[in-house]
Formats: sequence, structure tokens, C-alpha cells
Amino acid sequence: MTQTSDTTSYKDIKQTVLRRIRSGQWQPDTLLPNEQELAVEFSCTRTTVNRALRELANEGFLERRRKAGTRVLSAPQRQARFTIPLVRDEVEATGGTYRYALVSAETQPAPDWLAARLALTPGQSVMHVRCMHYSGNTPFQFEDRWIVIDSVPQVEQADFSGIGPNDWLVQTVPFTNVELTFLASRADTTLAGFLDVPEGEPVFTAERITWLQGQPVTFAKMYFAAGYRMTTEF
Amino acid sequence: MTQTSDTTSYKDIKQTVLRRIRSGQWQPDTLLPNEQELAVEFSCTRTTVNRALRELANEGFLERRRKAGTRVLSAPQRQARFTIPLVRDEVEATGGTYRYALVSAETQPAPDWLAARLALTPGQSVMHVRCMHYSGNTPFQFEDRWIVIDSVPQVEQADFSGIGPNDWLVQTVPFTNVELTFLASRADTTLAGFLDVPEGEPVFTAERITWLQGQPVTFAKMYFAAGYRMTTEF
DNA sequence: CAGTGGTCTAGACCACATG
DNA sequence: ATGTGGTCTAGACCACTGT
Repeated sequence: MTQTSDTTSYKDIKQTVLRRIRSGQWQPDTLLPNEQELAVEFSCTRTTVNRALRELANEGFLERRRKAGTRVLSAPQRQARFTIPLVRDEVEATGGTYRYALVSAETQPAPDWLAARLALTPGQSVMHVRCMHYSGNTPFQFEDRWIVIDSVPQVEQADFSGIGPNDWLVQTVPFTNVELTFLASRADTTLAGFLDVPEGEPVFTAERITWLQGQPVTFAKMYFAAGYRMTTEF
Repeated sequence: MTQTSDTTSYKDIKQTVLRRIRSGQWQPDTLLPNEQELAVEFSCTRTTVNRALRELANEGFLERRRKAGTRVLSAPQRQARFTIPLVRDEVEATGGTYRYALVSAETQPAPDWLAARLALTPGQSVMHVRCMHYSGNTPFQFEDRWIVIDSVPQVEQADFSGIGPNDWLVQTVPFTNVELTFLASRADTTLAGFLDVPEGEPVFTAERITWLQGQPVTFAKMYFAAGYRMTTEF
């Protein structure tokens, strides 16, 4: 009907299956016909059906298990995908001019809370870097970062006066795992000064921990300027 | 080497490609060999190479264009996937007992800001529902929701005293598009009362707009209790 | 125009989990 | 033991897009 060509593609199958789910024809927990049967219904190979169902499963609509078959997921546990932009890109996307400024950078023993969070040995050396990201002359983000020196020895020679620690790290060390957290925090005196907001102001905050094959590399807290919103569509 | 079997699978190829990217052997913007060449290198069919590269592209590592070939993405625009849990599940996952309480539900003309946000005609009827979600006796989330009556006429007969509007909607109407926003807001007097926090306290907030085939269905603001963190790993 | 990825077929073997 | 999905092969045609 709505297809332009005469062949049945995996996209057609996805659409049809989605329609059956949404229309209630296939209620949650319903067991779908197996791939062979669907292949007959759609007049295509099992390979094509497989691709359609596999993608729908990845997208969170179906659950597939060998021998048990394919079921409609009861809890529509839909997932949002956030693309984490680089600060520079984000500023420029809003038409602003990106500007960076180093606040401080110093080597020191890891504070206890950090050692606990990253599973470091007490007193292990870390580089503490604080910096600002501006959109024009308006504060956009204050970044408070800790880099594990044993994981990135080169960091002791790095110069963060011209390049942000995140950009530097991206160019220098790969990573394998990331933990990302969003929360609302309160601007203390220091932070209020950096972001140019009243003390006590709610501040949207992101925390990011990065590992390289199990070894902690860096912990960063990113405090966003007032009114910041992180949005995604799906 | 690390493979258990003797066949080259698409997963092996993904790993190898990832390793070459992370090691710097394939720098950003590098043009990869085409699928046919890689198939020869890995002693497999082009189909298998295709699947590996397609998935890596979906995951944000590569960019593929017909005729132009496959490139390593310069900006490692990695994407985080958040699974949006149902409130009940989230409470129970922390060991709490989920409890729900309706605060108010009334039909009224859409306020201007809402009409603008959802592209409604001015004065269009909406159902305004406010409710609380508790973990035991501790406030967990305050939900402030607006449902477009023209999109969901049945809502006028709905009884939200026993079931939350989100659960009701999930069972009643499908949706096709969602916009999700995270931000930090400030507890006003009303909100402070509901969440049992001091006035002015930072509150992690999620806004969600849902459409069904272009037609706005519902707008919800969800205010989380103090200390709430939304975390994901990837 | 020509090169690259996008997709489909027809068939096969295998891994896994359930009864 | 057996049914189901997971994956691979070998080959084909097509769609798009850069030159």
C-alpha cells in the first residue's frame, strides 16, 4: 500500500510491527510468530525479518530470547539518547563565541572523597584543574576536574592555559568506560562568583567519570550557567 | 588471538576497528578501506563487514556515505543512553515501597505558556493533574501534568485517585514522539511543601512532551526530591 | 559516470534456553 | 531433545552521490 517499491524491506516490517503494537493488536507480553512464519507472511527471507526484529529489540520495544521467542515488552522502557556535545560546539551552536580561561591547575594528593569515588589508594597524586568556558563574555560552564597522574603521566607536562583539559584528554588518552550523572546543585560562594549568579542559585550539574580498561582516568564536575536545559528528542 | 572460534565475526571486526581508532592508527577523519577490501583483510564476506561498520556508525564512531566511503568521526560525539524508568520501578529499585497520591485534577483552558509550548489553539481545554510519588513516607517526586483533552477525550472519565496519570496514559494512548529536557529549578513555596525541602532549594527537574503523530498529547514536569541523581554508564 | 554503501536472497550451521 | 534466534556465506541488484 504505502510502499513505493514492490519488495518488502526490513523498514516496512518494522513499521508494520510497530503499528500492531501501538494499535493493541499485539499487547504487551504477546509472543510474536517466529521469524520463519513472519518471513512467509511478509514474503521475504528470514534474514530480513531478523534485522527488523533485532533493531526493534535494540530500540526497546521487543525482547528476544532463543527458544523462548520474541515478546512485546510490557514496560515500554524507552530509552533516550543524549548526544553529549563538546562545550565549544554547544556554545557555537547558539551563535556565541567560545572562549576558554584557566582558573587553576595544581598537583596534589587526592582528597578522601575523590579517592573513595575512583577507588584510588589514599594520597595518590592527582592534577586538579579548574577552568571556565564562556559564550562571548557570558559564563557558560565552570569545570572542576581531577586527573589521575598514574593513569596519564604526561599530564604533568601539559599546559592548560590555552587548551581545556577535556580537549587535551580527548587528544591524549582513549577511554573505555564512562559514568555520567546529572543533578541539581546549589551555587556556593565560589561557584556563584564564577557563573555570575546569586549565591544559593540552583545549578544544573553533570559529573563524568572516565576509565581506561578499569583504571580511573579523570573525574569532572561541570556546572552550567543559569537557565541551562539539556534536551533530547526520541 | 583472543577469538574463541576460528570464524571472523562482526564483533571481532568491531573490536579491531575500535582498537585501531583508539590507538590512533586510524585518526579522526581517516578514510577507511572500503567494505570489499576489509572483507578480504578479515577473510569474510562484505555482509559481515557491513554489519560491523553499520553498528559502529550507529554508535557514533564512524560516518558512512555512499560513494564517499567510511570515515572516523572527528568529534567523538559519543552518546549516552538513558533508560527512563517508571517512577514505581525506580522507587522499588532502591528498596522503598512505592506510594501514590493524587493532589488535584481539573479541566481548564490551557494557560498561554502551555498553549504556546504545545502549539494549541488559545483556550483549548486541558486536564491539569498534580500528584505525588512517595518512597515509603518520603517524597520522591512531584508531578505536574497537563493532558490535551482533544487528543485524549477519555481522560474526562478517568479516575486518577488510584492510578497515576502516567500509568493511565501508557495504558490508554500510544505516542510517537517525545521531547525530554533536564534542568535545575528552584523550589517555590508550593513545591517546597510537597517535596518537604526548604524553599529555594535546587530541584532536579525533568520535562516531557509527548506527541501522537504530530498531535500534542501531554506535557509533564517532574520534580525530584533533594539529592536525586540521574546516572548512566556507557 | 562510476564507486561506495544499502539491502535482499537462499541457504546453512550453530548457540542457547526451555520443556 | 528440540525450537528459536544469532550469525555467516556467496552472490546480486540498487540508490545515492562525488567527480
